[in-house]
Amino acid sequence: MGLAVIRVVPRDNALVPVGMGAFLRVASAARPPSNAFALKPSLSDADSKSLEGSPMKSLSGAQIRNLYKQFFAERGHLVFPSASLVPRDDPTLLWINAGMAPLKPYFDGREIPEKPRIVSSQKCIRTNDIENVGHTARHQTFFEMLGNFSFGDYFKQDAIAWAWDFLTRYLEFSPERLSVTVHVEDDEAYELWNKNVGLPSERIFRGTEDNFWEIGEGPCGPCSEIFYDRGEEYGCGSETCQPGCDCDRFLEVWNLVFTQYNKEPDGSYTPLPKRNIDTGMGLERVASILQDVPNNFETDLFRPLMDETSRLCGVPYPESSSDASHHTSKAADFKIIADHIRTVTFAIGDGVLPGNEGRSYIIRRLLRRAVRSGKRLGIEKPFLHGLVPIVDEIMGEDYPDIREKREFIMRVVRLEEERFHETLSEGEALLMRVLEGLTETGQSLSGEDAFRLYDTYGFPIDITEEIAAEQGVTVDREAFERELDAQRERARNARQTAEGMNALRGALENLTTKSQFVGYHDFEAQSVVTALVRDGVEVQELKAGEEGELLLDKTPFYAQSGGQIADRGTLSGDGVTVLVEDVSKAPHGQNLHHVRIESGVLLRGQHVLAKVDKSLRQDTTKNHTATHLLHKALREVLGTHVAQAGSLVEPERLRFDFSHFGPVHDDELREVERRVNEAIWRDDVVEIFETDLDKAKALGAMALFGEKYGNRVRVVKAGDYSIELCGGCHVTSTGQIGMFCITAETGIGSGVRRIEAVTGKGAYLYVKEREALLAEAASQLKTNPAELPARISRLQEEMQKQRSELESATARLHKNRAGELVRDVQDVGGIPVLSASLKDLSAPEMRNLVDQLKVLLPPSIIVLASATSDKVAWVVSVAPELQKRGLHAGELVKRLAPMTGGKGGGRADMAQAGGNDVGGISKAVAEVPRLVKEAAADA
RNA sequence: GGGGGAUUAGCUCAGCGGGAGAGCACCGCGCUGGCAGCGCGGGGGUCAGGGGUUCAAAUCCCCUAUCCUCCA
Repeated sequence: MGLAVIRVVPRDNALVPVGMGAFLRVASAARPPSNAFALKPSLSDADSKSLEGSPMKSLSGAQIRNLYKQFFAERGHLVFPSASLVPRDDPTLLWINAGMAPLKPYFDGREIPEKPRIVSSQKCIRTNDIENVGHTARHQTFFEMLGNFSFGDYFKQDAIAWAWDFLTRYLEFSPERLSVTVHVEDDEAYELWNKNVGLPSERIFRGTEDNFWEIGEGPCGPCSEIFYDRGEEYGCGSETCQPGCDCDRFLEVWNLVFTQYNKEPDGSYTPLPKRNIDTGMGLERVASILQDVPNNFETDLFRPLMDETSRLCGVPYPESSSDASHHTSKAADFKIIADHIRTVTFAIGDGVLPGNEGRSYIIRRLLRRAVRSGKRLGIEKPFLHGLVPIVDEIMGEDYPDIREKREFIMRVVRLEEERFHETLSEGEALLMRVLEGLTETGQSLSGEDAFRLYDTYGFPIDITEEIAAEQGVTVDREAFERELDAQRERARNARQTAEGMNALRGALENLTTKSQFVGYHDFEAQSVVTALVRDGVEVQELKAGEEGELLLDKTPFYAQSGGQIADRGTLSGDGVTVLVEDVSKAPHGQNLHHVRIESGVLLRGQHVLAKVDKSLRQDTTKNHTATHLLHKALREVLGTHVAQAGSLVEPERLRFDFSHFGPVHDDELREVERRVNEAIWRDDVVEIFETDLDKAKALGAMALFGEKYGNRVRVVKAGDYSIELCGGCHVTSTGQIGMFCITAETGIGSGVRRIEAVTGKGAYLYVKEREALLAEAASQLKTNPAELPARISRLQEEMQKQRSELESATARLHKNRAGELVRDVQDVGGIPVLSASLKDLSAPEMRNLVDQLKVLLPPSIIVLASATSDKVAWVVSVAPELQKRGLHAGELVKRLAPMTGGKGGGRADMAQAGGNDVGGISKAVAEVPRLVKEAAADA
């Protein structure tokens, strides 16, 4: 235990701020007092700890998480709940991979945050270094990032002071063990660490690329990393070992990014008018230090998972040692399982189901890797689903999504585990078949074959090698890797890279005048034009024919949001008419009207009558309320795993995307449709009110993942049936929707289904159209719609009967005809040859006839030609006995077909051909004996 | 987002340009003391759907749907 020995200086507890008391009461009230860890950094506590020889207090992961949030909440930060792992409105990201990722709109100026200071504990997924997981102390695919953020508010000084304060006095890190890096040119940060904090200069290192944070164009800046020295025994022993070294000695616990520049397209850096702070601290790392364990996996955030795995496989977790081989032993499999099940649990909790593309595929792959680790530990049956409740016990308190969906997540994991076991046994059978051929010749398994097994059948390469080795066969691993690389290259080339953020600037960002939305109740308003923008520049007027954007002091126009599309309508005023074509949200939240001036000139400050197209709006509200009813009905019928994955509400129709495995069956679809219509028939009152988020959640309101809500939320409640948070426009009672019809159900990606539906007038038109179709079909069959199914079955029966009658009739006919044809057999040099020209027989019919003839004739050659109005068909048969004499049906037909303008071919015993020159048949048929004679002579 | 594959009888699958097949299951007849009993006969198919190429498509090409699988 090097830590205890090196410990130098006791903490000065007198420095603990006075405000701590109030904060601590909050913190401890949030957690049961029976908790083993004391939050309070009191003197006595510290002393008792120090007597035990630990320099710090030991805190659970949950305690660190909450302590961090509370610390910054006390310093004016808004506590931001962890966003969904699935990025919202950000196609450049596969997963939320950093604490700042969900806040990108605030960083680039698209949106203005409610408060300029934010603190969060953000769940993140990173799979770039997936191969390292389990083999190092700290690589993980799922982790929690603690971060504090400033948007144009505090900057370096506070960020650095608070970071130091939190680490040394709240987490009680020994200051002697901390060192930092700053950017070579960032003297400001250096001074702050050196002078304000008092960090000696030998523990401030200056770096270059590692200390500058940028992604392509956009906001960027220098950063300062804080390292914790775990002691020499964790080090690589190298003389140059210092913060930033790859080994485990100096652990980077916190990165403070000072966003102060904007990288321009030409590569230059210009200072940002609003500077930001973006910090990130890895929760698991900090926990490993505080809990004095050698790697992240032995903290309380993972350990119960590994203990349960150990119980299941009956293998003890190899207790850690400083021996580097620890990471390559069985311990790695325990760690892989613990890591991957956390990722999978949280991802499924956020609506990502295992599948074959995108995020879904990553989840599938992680799950399979975990299954294989389990196999290496001797677990042969599905077990991962049993770890889900443990993930919930560890983190469900702070991440309610996984607690609520626990049963569902277990079900999904279990199904996927079972499916993989199936894949494995199928692949094994396939591999054995391939190997059979190889063991005899002593060849090795080609890389192509190994890759095919891997790529097409999902059979892991290491298992292929293992089984092949058992059969004494080696695998061409090099060729396999080449194939894999080629595949990677293909995928990479297909990917269009669009990363980074773009700092949005211009007139829109400076539009701060308020605008009131009155459209929930009014379709019209007397308004004043408060701002005009053309081509991103504020202007005083817009003339006829021009397009631009404008703000109104109050507006009845709804801006596109929450799936509901924007209103359209007009503005009219003194000599001016304006078309409102679209409405969006400006950075400061006002409704921004995209307009075209129809006639006249629109001036800033002008009074206008703003008028929404009422008919379109009313159709839209019907579809919107119906969308809520549909959401609820889907959850009732299919299960609560159904989560909205997208929504479009237009006047004409609605579209609703949601997570669900597999197609929705017809009967389920009918049930969903019926339940929505029942809600319409009940004519429930739709209540809309504002309340605070907690109250709304207590009422059971559905909120969307990744959606940001302020403290005041708007609740839309349709009777006792549906209750959702929503800012959209709705009918006042469900009866107004009139009718609800589902028009389509399709899949739009793995685990995501789409339902399209119509209501009101749209539903009426839809039903009428269907009705007309039915009437048309009925009239064609000379019946009425009610009798249609019976009529169709009768027709089918009749057809079946006629078909078999026809068959037996033609069979009789063939028999007769065969009897007649037999008489035409000629003897060609001792070979019986029958060649005949027929009429209106199809190829299958002629084959049938040939079969009849073969029964009646001795081994012979049969050549039949048939003429239809414009085509010729040939069938040639050669008895097996005659094939030995060099006669070949395929060759024969190749000679004959050209004489009727066609071609053909086939096997030695049976061949077919076609043609289009009906006139040539008789001559060709007459040629048969000569051709046979020739062929027989050649042989 | 980009690849590789699958879809054929109730089930498991073969066939991969030229007569739609096997095993199991099912029905009938006969044999048979047990193990998945045996033999003979039979019914059952829009070869996923749609378009194309070809004299000819289950088979080759394109599109759609569903599923499996790999890569980012």
